[in-house]
Amino acid sequence: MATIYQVSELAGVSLATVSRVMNNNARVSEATRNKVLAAMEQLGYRPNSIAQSLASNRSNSVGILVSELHGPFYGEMLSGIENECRAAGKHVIIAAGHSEEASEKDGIEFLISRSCDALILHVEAVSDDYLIKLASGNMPIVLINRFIPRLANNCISLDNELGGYLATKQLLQQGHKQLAYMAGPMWKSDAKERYNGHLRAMTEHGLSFNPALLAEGDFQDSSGSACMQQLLAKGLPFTALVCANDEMAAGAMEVARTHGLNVPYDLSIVGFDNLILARYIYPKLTTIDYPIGEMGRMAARWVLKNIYQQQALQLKNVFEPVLVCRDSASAIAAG
Amino acid sequence: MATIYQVSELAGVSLATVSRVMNNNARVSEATRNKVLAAMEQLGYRPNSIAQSLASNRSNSVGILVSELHGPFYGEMLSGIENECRAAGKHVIIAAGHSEEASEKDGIEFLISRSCDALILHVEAVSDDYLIKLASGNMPIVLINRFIPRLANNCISLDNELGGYLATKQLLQQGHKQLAYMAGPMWKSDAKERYNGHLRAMTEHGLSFNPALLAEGDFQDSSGSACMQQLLAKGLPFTALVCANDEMAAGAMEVARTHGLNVPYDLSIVGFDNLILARYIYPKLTTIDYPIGEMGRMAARWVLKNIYQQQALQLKNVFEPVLVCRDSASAIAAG
DNA sequence: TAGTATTATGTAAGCGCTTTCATTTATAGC
DNA sequence: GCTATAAATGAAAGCGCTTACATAATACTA
Repeated sequence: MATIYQVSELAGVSLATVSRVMNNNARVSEATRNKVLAAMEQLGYRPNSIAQSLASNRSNSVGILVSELHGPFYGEMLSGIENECRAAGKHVIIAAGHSEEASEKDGIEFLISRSCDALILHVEAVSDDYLIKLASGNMPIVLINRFIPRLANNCISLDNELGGYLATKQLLQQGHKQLAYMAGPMWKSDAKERYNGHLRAMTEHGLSFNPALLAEGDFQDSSGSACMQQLLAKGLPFTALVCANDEMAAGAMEVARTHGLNVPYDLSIVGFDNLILARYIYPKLTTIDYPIGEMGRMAARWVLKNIYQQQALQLKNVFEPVLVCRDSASAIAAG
Repeated sequence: MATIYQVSELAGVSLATVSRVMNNNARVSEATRNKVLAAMEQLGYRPNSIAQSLASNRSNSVGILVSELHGPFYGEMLSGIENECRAAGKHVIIAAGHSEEASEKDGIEFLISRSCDALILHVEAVSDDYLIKLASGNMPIVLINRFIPRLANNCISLDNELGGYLATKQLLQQGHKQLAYMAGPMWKSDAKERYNGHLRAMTEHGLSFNPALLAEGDFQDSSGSACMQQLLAKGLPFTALVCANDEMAAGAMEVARTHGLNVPYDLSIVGFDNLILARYIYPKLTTIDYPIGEMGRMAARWVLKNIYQQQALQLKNVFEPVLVCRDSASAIAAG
């Protein structure tokens, strides 16, 4: 690989000048610039970004920590971030935190040691305090899918409460009166908020929520099945089910089917997230769209604006989910 | 951030000694080592990996290029690679190539400029010649999901032909005699190979393939629908359909349903890839498992063995797909 | 116990860039 | 034509490490 030194020699200028034309951050005469560019071209020169980072203490790369690299959710998010960054000439360095505290911290330290210019974090296991402390250091961070009041400006989050509300309201407007709710793990704030939205919609429609029709799962497909079994076993009537996410909805739907229930005629189901699978399961799932790709882009824009001085960008911290109507929820059957 | 210099000062030793205990690559007396470790601990020292990379020309990180960051396929692959690398203390730097030649080349150059120790590439648009040339340089590469004879040792691939064969054979053994085939884009080697496997199975069972029952799609779900329409429109009878991937199978299944065909009773369908969605669509898809996560791990192991001297590892270059029986294919109805 | 082989540590020269500061060259003003 | 100012370039000191190579300390041999 050619170095800047060889370029400078071939072009007959100093190192500093070559650096200037590369970075375009100081005046260089047109003639010299052309000589340098020609030399670069001729040598197939590519700056060594490691050396650039070391010397400039900037790396033009943003670190991303996600829980997992697989799964529809993170994929969309990463993709959103990467697209936005690449368009701005920034690169991404990705680490996985596996939802474990030690692993998340380790990932963060790795990204820091890699001289990232900023971090976009999707962390679950690490405490608010840790993040607040981290944010007070000199590595800029933006949190995705997590809201910490003291770090409000650094958070890109979804209005989960509204999502829960919308899902429920749709069913109520379709005439359902007996609704069951399948929650995510209540210690997770998003699960709790979605549930709160559900309650608000119920109250608003003058319905009281029957605690016997609440089941708490863990956001996994299998727990959707298990919860559905439980709900069915109680023998209480319900014509609609709102699930705190799509995967549980898929699990629930399968159990419903094996119990001879026809979705949506016997039972309407609405999910949350609008994962790819929502379009594949049968009947297609009515759900709440979680614009995670868009949120990823926004996190990237936050970095571009705040770290890379792209002032013009408009930011938005809280996203509003929207209802996606498909086939799994319908007006209640007459009679 | 503390630097090695501060550590050396606090420990009362030279830079070199600190470096030695960090890298554990030269003898240091037990006493000194402890002093150094204590100093590191006290300062919360973390080596700056950028500086390490620059000085050592090794980065302890492997570069990965995938077509996209989203989608079930790449997620599994990335996850497999990351797990294996992390366990060995290596890190991953990920770039997306978006299946475009310029973008793939750009991604590769970025990874090189980041001083990766090796590259794991999932590239589609770039030519064999480019890769052969790249491989002859001094950046080690391993290709995933692509087989180039001259680079056979650097390729981790799947026996697609066998997969096509197995999918078809399953149907034949279930008594089907009239099979349609929905292919991927034939210019892609995997699409072609899968199709060849199909033909082999047909021949082996003494059946001749009817070209009218072949449709060529583009591996997308929508083209699965379109192809299914075409096949149905011809009015030729067929009781089974083998699809070159799951997404097309999903599209096809949907069209079959709207045409009043009951899968699997009226029509058996088998897919290829065993994506997550295969478990979610209804009926659950019988398909060929593509162990992409495992192949990702293997690519990582290739790097660990060949670049990081972990001699003990066993490598495997070609993976054999296996049939996963679910509900979308069944024995042909009597009569 | 001198002489040699080992082991432990230090010195200093880079790695390929960026960036400050000094210097040279061009442009303008009178 | 001569100074005052601005524009273009160069020289050189790092960035935080690794790694020859040199040196000092210790252990072994006869």
